[in-house]
Amino acid sequence: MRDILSVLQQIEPDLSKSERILAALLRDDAEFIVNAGITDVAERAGVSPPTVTRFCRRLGCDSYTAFKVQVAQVTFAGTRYLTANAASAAPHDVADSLLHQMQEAAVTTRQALDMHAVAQAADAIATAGMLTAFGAGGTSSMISDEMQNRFFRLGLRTVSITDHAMQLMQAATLKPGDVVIALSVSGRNLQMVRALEAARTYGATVIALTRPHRPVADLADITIGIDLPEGDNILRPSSSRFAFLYVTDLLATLVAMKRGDEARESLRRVKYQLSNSRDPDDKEALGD
Amino acid sequence: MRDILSVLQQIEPDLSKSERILAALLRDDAEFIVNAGITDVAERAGVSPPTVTRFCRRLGCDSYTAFKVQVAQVTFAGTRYLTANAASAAPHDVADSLLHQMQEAAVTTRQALDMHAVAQAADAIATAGMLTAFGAGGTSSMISDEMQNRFFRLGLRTVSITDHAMQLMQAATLKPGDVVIALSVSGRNLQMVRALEAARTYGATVIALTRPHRPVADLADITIGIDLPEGDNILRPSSSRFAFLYVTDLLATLVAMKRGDEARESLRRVKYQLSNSRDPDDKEALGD
DNA sequence: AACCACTATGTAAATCATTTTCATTTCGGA
DNA sequence: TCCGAAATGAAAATGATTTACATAGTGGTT
Repeated sequence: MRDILSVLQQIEPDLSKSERILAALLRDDAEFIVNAGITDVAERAGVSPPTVTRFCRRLGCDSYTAFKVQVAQVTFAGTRYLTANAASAAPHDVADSLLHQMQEAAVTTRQALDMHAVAQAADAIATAGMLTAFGAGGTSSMISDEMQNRFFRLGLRTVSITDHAMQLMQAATLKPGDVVIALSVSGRNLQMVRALEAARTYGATVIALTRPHRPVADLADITIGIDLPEGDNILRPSSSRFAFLYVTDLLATLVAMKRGDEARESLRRVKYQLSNSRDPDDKEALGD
Repeated sequence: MRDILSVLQQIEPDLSKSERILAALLRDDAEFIVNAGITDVAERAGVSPPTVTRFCRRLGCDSYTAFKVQVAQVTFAGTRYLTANAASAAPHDVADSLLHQMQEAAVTTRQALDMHAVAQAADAIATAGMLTAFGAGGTSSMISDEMQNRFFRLGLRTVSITDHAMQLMQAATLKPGDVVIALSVSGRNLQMVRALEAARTYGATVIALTRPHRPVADLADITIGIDLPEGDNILRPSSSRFAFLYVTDLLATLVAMKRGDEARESLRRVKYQLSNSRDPDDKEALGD
């Protein structure tokens, strides 16, 4: 994902004095640039219009207009952009930075998504006899549970298993037509690989949401590759959770659409039982 | 969040013939518009430049350039925008639409975020004697568990409780200096309210992530309001999960920064023990 | 310290895109 | 079929951006 502020960061050392002023302006008030002409920008920075044009060229844009468009894209919805590991500790900046990281994770995932594999996976899930989600470790087990939460609502027999021994045992009980969703951020969960091998032995279909070309991916019938660079700030939670959750929602939605009225009826029942329970406050819980 | 394609949708009925052609072009190939001049757009649509200018004005933009900037913002990173409940069932469109919904949820949450409350909450959590997360129902219990997952890594004594009876019992054991994080999408979980009352009785600080001006919010010492409109397509998972997850990450990051070296040491230990276990494949699990 | 060469920057002219003005066309209704 | 209002386009005018060129600045060399 090419974005102009990353470019800026890369070439910043090579910049001249006037260009640095412009760089500072871009960082401090991209909003202003988006709404201003080249003359206004030049004036505010105390440089001449041609200098602004040259600055745009340096950043890889053909014209000032092209530059403005690029800036507009990173200031999406008025959010200030910050590099992923900005040193600033101000809560505002952290909030903006995390937001950006999350959006980048989502967009990157969307762009790299193999829609053919997704469609295949949705088909397999929609017609599964039994649906089993395998996950282990922070992200993977959370997503595994979330898979169960999404698919049981649609009337699918679903279970989430986040324990390696239980995964192996469960795998031994599967039959052709059953589907296993394997979740692994790293793709190198060898104990899970063993369980998946067992599942395949008994004829189950394995769908993997994981990093491509890793043991888990290699073993799957259908692989939906999710490959995000890990941030290098250890204090921040990884944004891969958002990517996995996004794909989960996508699969859930596609399966729900495929199952149509059956899914609707099932969702209605879940809602009905909830509102009939002694928990009048939980009425809105179905939407979640 | 004002966005040009929502505006387009609203005024579409009032549009003239030429303007409709432009509207179609905008929807089909916003990317093109972003990279083209008014002449190119006019030519491609088979209309004259003044018609394009007038079209931009209709959409509330002062000039063609302003229009282009708006378009650039919705085509952020080349993603095709689709209305939240696009009727199309094509997997591609569903994927784009869900992505957009997710981004909108995140941006809306960010914009409405009371950073003062967030900072207060981070302070309270960072210095808590015991940290207890309460959640119940699909989203809330998932986020509750995720809170535990995020904060225990930082060396905080943390537990997630998603059972109403257990919440009440746990509340009875709390002491001043302890912190409860209450998670409720609807804000009307009355059983949770009872547990929170008990927690406050014993001197614990209550932080609520919930809809403002609802029972859960009213009872909290610190309320971080999260208020998203529910989508009207029942087949889609709610995007509020992304909003809650985002705030979770924000709190986790701020607390980690506040605790600094102590958090780093704790994270290092978690990693060390993981890589020392017989699971060589789990080395990357810490990042998650 | 003075000079040279190179780069950076600004001025002014030229170009180009966009907008305005105004004339023409189109369309609905009498 | 004609009228009037709205829509559209042609051409001129405007205004912004870019180019060309001149000047100023900077760093290195003698």
